Amino acid sequence: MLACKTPKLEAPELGRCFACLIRERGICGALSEQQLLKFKHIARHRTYRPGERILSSENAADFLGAINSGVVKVTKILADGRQQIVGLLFPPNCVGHTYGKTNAYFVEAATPVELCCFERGGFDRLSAEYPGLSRHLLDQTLKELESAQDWMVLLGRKTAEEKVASLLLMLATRAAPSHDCNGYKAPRVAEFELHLKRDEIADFLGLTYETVCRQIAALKKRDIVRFSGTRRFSVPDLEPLATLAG
Amino acid sequence: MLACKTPKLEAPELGRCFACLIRERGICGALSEQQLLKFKHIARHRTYRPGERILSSENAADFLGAINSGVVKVTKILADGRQQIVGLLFPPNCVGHTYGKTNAYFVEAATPVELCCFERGGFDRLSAEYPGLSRHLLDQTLKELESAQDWMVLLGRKTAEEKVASLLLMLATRAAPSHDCNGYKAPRVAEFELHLKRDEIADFLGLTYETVCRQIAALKKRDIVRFSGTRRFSVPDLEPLATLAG
DNA sequence: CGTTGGATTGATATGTTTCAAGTGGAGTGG
DNA sequence: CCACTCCACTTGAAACATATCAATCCAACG
Repeated sequence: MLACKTPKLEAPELGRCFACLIRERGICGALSEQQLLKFKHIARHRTYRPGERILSSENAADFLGAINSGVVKVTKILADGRQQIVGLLFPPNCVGHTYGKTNAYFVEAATPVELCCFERGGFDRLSAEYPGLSRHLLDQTLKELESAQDWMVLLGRKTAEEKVASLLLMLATRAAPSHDCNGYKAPRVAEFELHLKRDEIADFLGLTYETVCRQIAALKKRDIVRFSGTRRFSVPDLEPLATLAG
Repeated sequence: MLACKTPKLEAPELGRCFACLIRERGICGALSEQQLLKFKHIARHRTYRPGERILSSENAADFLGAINSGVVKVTKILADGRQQIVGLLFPPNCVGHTYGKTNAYFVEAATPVELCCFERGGFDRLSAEYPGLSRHLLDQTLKELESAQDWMVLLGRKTAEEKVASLLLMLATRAAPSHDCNGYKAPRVAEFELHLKRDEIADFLGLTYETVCRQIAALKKRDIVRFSGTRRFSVPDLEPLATLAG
């Protein structure tokens, strides 16, 4: 992975930033080297194990964290325990925008996760100086909003089969570009990681885990997806999957 | 309405902005009078009738519009015609962030709508000078994202009864503060406007319009809401409604 | 007074959930 | 190396909520 980082002349003080996997694509991409240096001073690296809580409504965020690696899931919960995953975040996106209090929520690591965290006060102070940064954050948030809206269509209007197909399609198509680096294209029929357990998938799709099981089983039987084990799958041909996704 | 605008000393050139209903709360709230003047030069007032298309995926937005009055709905559509309302926008929010092309969408007036529109290029050029503006837009977008996520919980996990109750509750609670002005409190048992037709409500809640009808009828029978006509309602007591909303 | 578009109500069909039982693999300890 | 346990996953049958299909109803309007 590190091997494909573009070597560039950078201030040696940048240290870890120099090797950062999301240096170009993340929020830091909006910064010059001098600016980056200032941010580095308030940055702190954190790691989380799968399932570990990153923040929640009881435990408000005092930091903004850029995801270096791993997958983060955001879950909202109703009073009686029903829950809905309202977002999956991948590198180079950010966690830590504070949410309101309409519903309780929590943010946790779905896989091993590395964050680059900025203490909120310091970040806001610095970002006021660099307009490009909040512009960048705005773009990122708009993209999140758009995915949220697409997911609303899925939740409100798609059938169970379409929901499952959509999820697999989403993972298959979005996993691809994240695995290539500087133009390297992953082979067509790659294996993709299903980062979630069956009940998490259910919470993402607004179904029960039994229904998820049955739908996955049906897709396997029709050879539209192939599973090795329970969490890795490949897609022989994207087209029929895309058709089913609606 | 105009009567409750706080009179303030402002540059006379501001003209329409002087009387703008969302001057304080909208994006212009982030601007000084001098800055506002520059924006006024590229601003254009537009009005739309109920049902009129404001923009869509075929007809990409070349402007950003702050909603002065009225309600705007954003709808996404699947290839086979199923549709889902993914957002209702009220003053002083903005329309015109371009969306991607995952799903076709359109944005239209749900009621008579007034927009204050900024041609995109000019707006971006000016906003680069005023960092407060994209910060403001970011905050607004984060709020939209949060409502979208709350709606995902509703779509994915709530029952038909809870969905309808949630919508009525949302309109009742969010309509209240928008009707008072400078601290004036609306009377406790006010009438609220249901800006949408039954089938639009259905598209908003991920139901069929028959189901919406039945659920509304059930709420009426239990005297949890009272309808006058088909589009106006009052809530004798918010508590039972809130309980049903889940 | 007929027409029209939205809203309502009823009967039936169906997809998904619920409840319940069973499988299979990974890890553990004898 | 083999039971044993645990946890995630799978599968089946029955129950249920919502969708679908089909009549009306009703108010607005020309």
